[in-house]
Amino acid sequence: MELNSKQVTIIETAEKLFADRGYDGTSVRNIAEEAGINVAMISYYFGSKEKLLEALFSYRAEGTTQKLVSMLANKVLNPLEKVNMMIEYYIDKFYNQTSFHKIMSREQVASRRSAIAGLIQGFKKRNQQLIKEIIQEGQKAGYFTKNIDIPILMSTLIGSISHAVTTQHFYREINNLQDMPEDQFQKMMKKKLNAHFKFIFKAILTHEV
Amino acid sequence: MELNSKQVTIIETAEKLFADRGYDGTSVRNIAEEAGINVAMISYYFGSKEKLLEALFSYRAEGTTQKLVSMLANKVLNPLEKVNMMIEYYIDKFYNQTSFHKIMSREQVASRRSAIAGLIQGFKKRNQQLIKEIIQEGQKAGYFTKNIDIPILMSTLIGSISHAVTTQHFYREINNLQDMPEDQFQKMMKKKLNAHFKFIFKAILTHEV
Amino acid sequence: MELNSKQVTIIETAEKLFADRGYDGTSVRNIAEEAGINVAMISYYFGSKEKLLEALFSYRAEGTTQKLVSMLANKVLNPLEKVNMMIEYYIDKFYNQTSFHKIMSREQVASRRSAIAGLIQGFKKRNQQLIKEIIQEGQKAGYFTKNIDIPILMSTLIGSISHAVTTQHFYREINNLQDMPEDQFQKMMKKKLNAHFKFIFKAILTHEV
Amino acid sequence: MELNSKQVTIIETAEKLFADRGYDGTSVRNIAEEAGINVAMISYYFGSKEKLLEALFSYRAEGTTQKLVSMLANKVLNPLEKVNMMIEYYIDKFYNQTSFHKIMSREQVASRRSAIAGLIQGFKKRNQQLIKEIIQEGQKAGYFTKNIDIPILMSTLIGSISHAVTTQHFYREINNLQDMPEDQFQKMMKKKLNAHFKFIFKAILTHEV
DNA sequence: GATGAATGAGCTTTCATTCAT
DNA sequence: GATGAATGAAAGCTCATTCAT
Repeated sequence: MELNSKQVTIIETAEKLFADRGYDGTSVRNIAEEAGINVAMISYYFGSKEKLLEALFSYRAEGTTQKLVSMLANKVLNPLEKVNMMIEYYIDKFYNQTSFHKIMSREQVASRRSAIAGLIQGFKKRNQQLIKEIIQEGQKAGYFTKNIDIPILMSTLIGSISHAVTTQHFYREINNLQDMPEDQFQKMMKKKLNAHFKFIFKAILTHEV
Repeated sequence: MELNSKQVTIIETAEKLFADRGYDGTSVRNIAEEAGINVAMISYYFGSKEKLLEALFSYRAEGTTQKLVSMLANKVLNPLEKVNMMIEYYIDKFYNQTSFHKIMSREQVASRRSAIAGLIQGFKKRNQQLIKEIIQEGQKAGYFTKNIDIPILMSTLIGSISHAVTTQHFYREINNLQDMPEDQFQKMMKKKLNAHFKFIFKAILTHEV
Repeated sequence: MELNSKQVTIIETAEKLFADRGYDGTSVRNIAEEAGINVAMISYYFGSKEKLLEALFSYRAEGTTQKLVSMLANKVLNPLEKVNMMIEYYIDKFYNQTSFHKIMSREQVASRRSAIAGLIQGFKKRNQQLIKEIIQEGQKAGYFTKNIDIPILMSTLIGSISHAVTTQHFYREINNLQDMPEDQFQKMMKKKLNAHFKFIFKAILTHEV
Repeated sequence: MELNSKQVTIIETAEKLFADRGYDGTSVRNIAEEAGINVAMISYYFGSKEKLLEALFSYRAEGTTQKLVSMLANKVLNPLEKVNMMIEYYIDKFYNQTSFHKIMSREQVASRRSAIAGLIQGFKKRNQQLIKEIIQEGQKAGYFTKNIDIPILMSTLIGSISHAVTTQHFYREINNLQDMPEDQFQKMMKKKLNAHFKFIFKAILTHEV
């Protein structure tokens, strides 16, 4: 789907508001006002509020899978290095697209907007398949142990990052970091989370610490 | 707060609907219809829709902290056994109160309903403090390594379980388990998650696998 | 109608609230809360909200006419003295029963609550008849000029006092009297209004100043 | 504020209903039905029911003050003639805008809708200031006596006319004029009231009859 | 005699969407 | 292609009153 600049503005405004207030907590009027456009434009360009949400998913999901593909096709890295790369990639992705992931983590729970649920499910399935392949590659090559439950492992990665990102303010508060500048805080968190998950994945995949 | 049986019915109906459709996606009329009561009853008993949500939080949160306290006051268990107990406890809690935790994970993201945000934050802070104490106890006794970032560790536990629970249907699908009876599935998942997190926590806390 | 003390409490609370917020702007719950009684009591004692308003009118109107009658039956005073007495009486009445007169001046405008409209109309008719008699007595005795339009004269008295009383705060403000104690202010106003209306009535009735 | 024809329809319908039933006694549905428009239009055009009332005040008040100003700037008339002109003006105004004045006299009593209360108070203050100027002009020129309490004098004019106008039906009944055509009745009343108030004002201002 | 519980009807306002231009 | 005007439907909440006890 080709998007003109006005459509992109709408989508990105919607993303911000959906993340802050939820899909149902955001009205098309809110979006229109924030984006500085006419209310009718949303129906005009996207057909409906729900279709706008779908468009947002397509907009953000596009590229993700292909990046994962190209990254994992790398011939030089060994399986553990690939896994570490994937960890880095996910942490970056969540921090760079916080709003989008807030929406996604909310929407995958709700069973109502089926078109969206289908999109998310398909998206996650594709990505998990890719990751499964690296891990199996590592298992075949003798790097990784057998009996690894990949969905649970991915839940650990994605669920944890998601939780950490969406509750950043809580982390700041509990550690008295309210005044640390956002970029410095993010840099620190990324570093900590990278070390944390690389340690965990190594332990699980190789039974070594 | 003392609740009569009608109030409990309303709260539990609301819990189910809020979990399925989100707070903003659920109308008080939806709740009233589902609960088989008059719409006006919700305002009558709780004052407003938002106060109903608060009542739901009190209703579910009540007892949790005190269970955690009593459980951890145990004098017989060593720190690692206590940590394992806590892991079991959280996994049970999420499976027994799935709806409630879906709501909580959504609501802690949204920044708007401040009364709720405050409740959740306070609740989590109290619980983290308790867990911190066990871990510090283990550190003093020489069981656990130093430099453990407790909020990140708890994000890993809670974020992961939450993610696993809220995306069960996805786990079933990816493993072709759509036909497994719910209780059998749950039993299996609990067992897997227990093993998974006990392994992770042991690795992180003791640097042994 | 015999009223017990609880009924009187309700009526007097209702009077205050009706005066401040209007009949439709006051809910039976407002009254019940303010009076410290159960909501159901209002229907229980008076039948309905509207009947409560009627009861209030009866409660306040009772005695007024008979006071007027007895006052004007006085054999010693001359007609102008009687008129002056009536002026004093009305000014006192408005100041002593401000709330009630606020309600009455509002309700006589509304055409909806017909039972009330009828009560007010009958009440005013009776009183005007009495006043008409004094004035005619004065005319027969040669004290007063002919061609006096009594309803217009009474509108001048009642409309003016009512307006002055209901806009007291405005009078205070325009004259920078916000800090004058209420009783002192009232005393001053009564004196001024008495002089003012006695002057006007004398001018109209006797063509002398 | 520019008003389109639909907005004017809404305002004038609201005026009629507010006058008959009071602000709180009139629902936006009543207005919408009577005006033949959709309920949502009222919020759409005015924002809220209360803002509609404010719009009505602006709509009616607009022009009043400036008419008063221009009228009183007249260089040819002497002060008493100006006062008489003002009396004529007020009587006309009340008869031509009966509904509006019913609402205003009700609303200035209620202390709740503060935006409206402020509008009314400001409006009256401005007008009283203008009248004060003519009277002071007359005093300086030796036409009028000293010690005139202008707010009380204006209460007499406005309170009386207001009372007379809002209780016209009573005047008709008491004088058996129920069958007189409205315009003829009004013409008669205006004439009577003019004579009445010109007489009173002359008496007060000049101490002559 | 008195009242807490309950309710249908109504309130004002906002919703996403459509339509005429 | 773009938009201001308009709307039916639904939102959350309050209303006066009734009823079982």
